Parts: sequence; C-alpha cells; structure tokens
Amino acid sequence: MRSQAVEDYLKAIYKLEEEQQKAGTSALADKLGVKPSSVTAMLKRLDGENPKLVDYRQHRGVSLTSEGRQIALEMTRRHRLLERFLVDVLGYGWEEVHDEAEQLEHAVSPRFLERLSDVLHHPIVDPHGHPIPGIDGVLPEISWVCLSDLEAGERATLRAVQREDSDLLRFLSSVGLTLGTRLEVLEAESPSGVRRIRLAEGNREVVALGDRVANDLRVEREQQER
Amino acid sequence: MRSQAVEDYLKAIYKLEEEQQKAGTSALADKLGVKPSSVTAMLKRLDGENPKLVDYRQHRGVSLTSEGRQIALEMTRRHRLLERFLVDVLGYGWEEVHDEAEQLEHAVSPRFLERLSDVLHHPIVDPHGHPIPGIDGVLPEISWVCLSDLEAGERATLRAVQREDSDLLRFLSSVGLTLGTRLEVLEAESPSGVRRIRLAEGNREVVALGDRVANDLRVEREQQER
DNA sequence: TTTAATTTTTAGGTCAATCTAAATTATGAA
DNA sequence: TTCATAATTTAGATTGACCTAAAAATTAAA
Repeated sequence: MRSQAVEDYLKAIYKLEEEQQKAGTSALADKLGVKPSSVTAMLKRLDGENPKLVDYRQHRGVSLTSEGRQIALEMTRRHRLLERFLVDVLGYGWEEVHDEAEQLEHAVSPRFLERLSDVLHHPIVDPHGHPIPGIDGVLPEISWVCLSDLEAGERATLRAVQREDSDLLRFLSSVGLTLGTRLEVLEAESPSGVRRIRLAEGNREVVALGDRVANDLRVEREQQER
Repeated sequence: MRSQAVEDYLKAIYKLEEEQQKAGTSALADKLGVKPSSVTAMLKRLDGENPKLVDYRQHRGVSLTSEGRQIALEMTRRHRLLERFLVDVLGYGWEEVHDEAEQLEHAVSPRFLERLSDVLHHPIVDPHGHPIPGIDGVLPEISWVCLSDLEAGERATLRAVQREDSDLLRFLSSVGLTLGTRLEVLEAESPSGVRRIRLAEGNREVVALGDRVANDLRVEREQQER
C-alpha cells in the first residue's frame, strides 16, 4: 500500500475533482496512461482497503475520502515544491520541470521536503503559479480569474498557467508572457475564438490567443482607472 | 530492465568487489535484505539478458561486466552527489544522509544530476570522504591510508569514513572527529585492539578507538618532521 | 421506449520481484 | 577421503500492477 501507483491514482483523482469533472474510470485511465480495466481493479482495492482512500461505487465514479485527499494534497505539495526547487536552484525552465518532479515526488522524505521548503523560503506558488498546499494540507487562497473572463480594455497581470504542456509554456516564454507580466486585453470573446492582448511592458507585443489557452491562463485583475 | 531492483543489485555487487570480498549469493542477499533464492533468480536474469550486466556461474559467484560496472558507477555518482547536496544545501548531518540518498538516486535524471554537480561546484568527495566518480565513470585517485596503518607518534588528517553507520558517525562528530580534523596517534596496534589518538586541534581530546573502527577511518599522512 | 453506441466491469493472463521449502552442491574437519 | 555443515539452487507460490477480450451496464438517439 502507498506504492507509487497508489500515489499516482490519488493525485489523478484529485486533479479531476479539482477540475470539477467527475472522476470516471476512463477519464482516469487517460490521465494515468493505463487501460480502464486496470483502473477498475485499482479503485476496488483503494476502496476496500484499510485505510479506505476512495469512495467507489460501480458505474458511478469515484471520489477521495479525507485520508485519500490528505495524501493527494501531500503529493501536490511535494510536486510543486520540487518544481520550485528545479527552477530556482537548478536553473530549469518552467516547461522542463514537470516530468522530473513527477519522479522525484515519490522519492523524497517528509524531512527532505521541509528542509527544501526552508531553503526556498516557503514559496506559496509553483513556477506555473499553482498554489502549494501547506504542510497541514491547506491551499493558500488566491483570487485569480481566467484571462477569458476579462473584457476588452481591461488590464491584468499573468499569475498562473493551468496546463502542463511544454509546447504551450515554451510559446508563452517566447512571446514574453511569463508570470508577473502585465497585459491589456485588446479584443475579447470573439466567435472566432481568437483573443488579442498586448503586453503592457517591454516590447508591448500584441499576441493572439485561442480560447482554450485563454481559459488556462489565470490573471490578477487590475483596478480599473476611470 | 534497469528497474530499481536491478540498480540495487549492481550497486551491491560493485561494493562487494570494491571490498575485495568475493560476491557470493548470500553476501549479496545480506546486503540487499532479500533471501538467497531471490538473488540466484536475479543473477540468472542479469547474466542472461541483453545487455549482459554480470558474469554469473553457478556456485561460483558473480562479477560485473563493463556495462554493469558502468551502471554501478553511475549509481555511485548519483548517491554521493546527492549526499553532498543533502549536507551542503539542506543542512543534513553526515549520519543522516544515507537512506535519503538511497531513495533519491533512483529518481533523479542525468540532467538533474549535472545541474546539481554545477551548483555544488563539482565536488570530488561525498560527506564521508568517498570519491565521487566523474560523468565518465572515472574515480578520482586519492591516496589515503587506514588509520590502523599509522605508527605511534605519527600525525595525520581524517579524510574519510568507510562505513554507513549512523551510530559511528554520530559518535565521531560528538568527540570532534570530523573530516579534516588533524590528529596524532598516541598508541597504535595493541593486542587489546584499542588505539588511542589525540586531536591536534581544538580541545585536544584523547579518543580511544577499536580496531574495526580504526580500519574504517582513512587519513592523509602528514610529513614527519625530524 | 427501444436500440445502438459508449462506458465500465469481469474473467483470465503476463511479468517482475519476491517468498518458503526441498533438493543439490561445496567445503572443511576428522 | 568421507561426511556433516553450510551455501546455493530449484520448484512452486504469492503479490502488485498491468494487459486483452468478452460480457454487462449505462446513456443517448431515434
């Protein structure tokens, strides 16, 4: 129990719950890169074991028990602190850290992690802007909105990217859209699905973004001056 | 292939070869904490697979092929660099690092390791004084001798401790015998198996050491002044 | 509401890494 | 050299995590 596989399943269920998609067998299979039949088998195990880590009912999906959520949050803390370490100390790019952290998160001890958190001065977000759960499993509250919620003319600061996709991340870096960058929405919400924004600093480049991407970018709204 | 288990077996065989004990089935079983029958099974696999990682003949022990040694050296590099990191960056004590590194060494990528080596300024010994193999698998040549090779009256500097034993390491720290400490041999080679040395710095404490321990401490001889 | 399509589960297998118990092979002391 | 002891290997099982193919349940469309 508490094998690497178990940790991965709990994390995947947690992520689906977070995205408020209901965690079904095949959604999980997809995330984990295994066949649905394997998922069914594992869910039965996790439901039937002591301690019970998930609530699973046939054909009805699965959810985490509080023990299960506890572990998922711990894994998330590990993952995100490790990503910070990779970027801040080892000089990785933000698009390169995911897979490495994915491996390391299963290997580090609680001891290691707390030392690391000290050395990094207890960061509250990872390199993509995702909040890092505390040791107590509490997520810092952060009130950012989707870039797609902004109207034309609004200004905001890029705070997070909700996708682990190194091509996207590389693209964002290449146009100067890194965390903390201020921007202004030129055109929002068009039927074509294309938005246009302008960087408020540096080269003031204009960037076109698809609607899916606009949905994955989280920004901090700026006070509207009038 | 190249599972955690495989990496552990190769490392264990390497260590036995290094200590010039012949690598027999049960010596390996001991080191690895498994039953001899499991070792036999694994050795057959490692011998029969492509690439062939060990030379194994029934009842006759096992040795590493150059591919096998290559991997064992890589694991050793990982282990020792990670130990340095734990001590130098995370502030672990030298007696606390072994188990943590044991886990991490299987999880870090080559990329990670080279970045780490950069950040640590390419150390050539781990916190216990053991040489760290280069990326090319070459061990830095170091000419240290056993403390037990010294005659009474000789002076030397402690350079390495050849045992992963946290009680021993804690003891050494507690009497001030850390790496780099200068010392003088007061009594050597007595039939009782007890040696007495004096620290050449600080409190100049006199320490009694058993013969097994004296064998595990490596020192750099000082030029005899006369 | 009936059926077709999709999703999920069951049944039965594989593979790596371990185990126990029994059989075999080596070794060393008399 | 012989035989008892110790070391090693074989045989056969187990466990976790996965698979494929077939069966069953759910969902959505006609």
